[in-house]
Amino acid sequence: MTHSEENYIKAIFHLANAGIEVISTNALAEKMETKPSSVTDMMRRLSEKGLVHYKKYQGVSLTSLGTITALSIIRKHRLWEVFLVEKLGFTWDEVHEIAEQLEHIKSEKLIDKLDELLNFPKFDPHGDPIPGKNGEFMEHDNQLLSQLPIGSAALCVGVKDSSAVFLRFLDKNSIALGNKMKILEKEEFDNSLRILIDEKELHISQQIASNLYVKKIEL
Amino acid sequence: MTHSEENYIKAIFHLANAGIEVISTNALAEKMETKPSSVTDMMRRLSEKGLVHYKKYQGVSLTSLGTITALSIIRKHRLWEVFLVEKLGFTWDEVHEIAEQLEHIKSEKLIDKLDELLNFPKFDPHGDPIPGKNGEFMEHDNQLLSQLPIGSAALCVGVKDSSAVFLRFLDKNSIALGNKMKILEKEEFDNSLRILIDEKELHISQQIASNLYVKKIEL
DNA sequence: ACAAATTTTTAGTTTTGTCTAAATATTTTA
DNA sequence: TAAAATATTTAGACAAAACTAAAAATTTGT
Ligand SMILES: [Mn+2]
Ligand SMILES: [Mn+2]
Ligand SMILES: [Mn+2]
Ligand SMILES: [Mn+2]
Repeated sequence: MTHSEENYIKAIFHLANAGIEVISTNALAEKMETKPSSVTDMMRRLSEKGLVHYKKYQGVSLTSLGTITALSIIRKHRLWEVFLVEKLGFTWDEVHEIAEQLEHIKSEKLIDKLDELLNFPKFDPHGDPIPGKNGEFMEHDNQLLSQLPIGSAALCVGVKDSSAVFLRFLDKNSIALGNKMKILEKEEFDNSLRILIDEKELHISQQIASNLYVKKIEL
Repeated sequence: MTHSEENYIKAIFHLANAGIEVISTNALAEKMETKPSSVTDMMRRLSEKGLVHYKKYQGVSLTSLGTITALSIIRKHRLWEVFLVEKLGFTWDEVHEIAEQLEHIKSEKLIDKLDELLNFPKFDPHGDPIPGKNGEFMEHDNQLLSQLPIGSAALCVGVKDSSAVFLRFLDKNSIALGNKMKILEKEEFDNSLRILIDEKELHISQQIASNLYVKKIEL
């Protein structure tokens, strides 16, 4: 498999996982930052290799082989991200780009050893689950902070948007994974929240709140 | 720069470093396991990018930009090899192939952090020097075991041939970098050697002896 | 020095992955 | 339900990196 093919497979997986049931040529083209005609071409090729189900005008989906492939690439991506943060001291907003390159390195043994070096982590620096060696993939059933009722307490466990801009915004406001937070007030007008995070009070917009995954805790 | 371009640059560097003064299209084709016509094509491209000096029928050589590029790739290759052995527990015969992939990862910061994690190693697992961040490259002036006179003692510091077959042969015979060896006898007929290595006596062929770099020591 | 052998380059193809422009198919809307 | 809008595919081109076959240049051998 070429890098490009791997990137398409990964993109299809991510779109499907984001709940989009029928993945259109245009949607995939946008995700891949390429033209629809290029996508059509690639879908034909991936279909011939048995990685996707593709019928003209009908959208595309991964075969089981395609899914296994996607999971293996995502596993590599996320393990490398952990490595970069844990072992090399990168910040969580710096690792994605480099992992995009490292995820294409071919060596089963390498990734197994890396997994071991990192002590078999279950989540990457952004709180995303790391698929297992045999494709076990545990979808997290986390809620978004924006969905919690007023008064509830929760642990911050992940980010939905993991763009560098958003991550640096979180850093600036001392919001990190593992933080305990409590919703004090919700502004009706714009759905912004007043929250208590690690003893400090903070006002955050709806847009922020709907990009933070949390896990409810009892008081 | 593409992977392929980087591989050509590296190959030219290695040929030049092996003492070949005029690097022919054929020599490069053989090293790259490709056809001479492909080499001609690539030389034109690299020449346009200012990485090599190339005139039709005249052979090729690296420009100073080309040399800097080559050293940076070799630095990455060798640092990754150290990482694979020191941090992931790979054996020295397994790392080259993976490093061939890793050497193309683009991130200055990554390689600096890796260097730091590894404690700024000066040599890779095969005893080859690691170029510095700013292209400092210390050629080692080591002799080959086959060149030493009878009776001399030396430290094994590197391998000339670093193919997996040769490395595994060395493992099998407990020859490792750092070993102290002494030449007991040289067979006139085939130039094979009887040596003392870490208290044990061993008989090795001329072919082996001429692929081991040593550093003479006084008794 | 000139023919033969060898090396190198050129010309023309292939594959991958991209693009634009044009043609079709599908979906929306009135 | 037919026209308009939108989505998708097809057709044709291009660049990178490879190949084969043929032409041209260089080197070697007598
Ligand atoms: Mn990422
Ligand atoms: Mn991540
Ligand atoms: Mn190597
Ligand atoms: Mn090496």
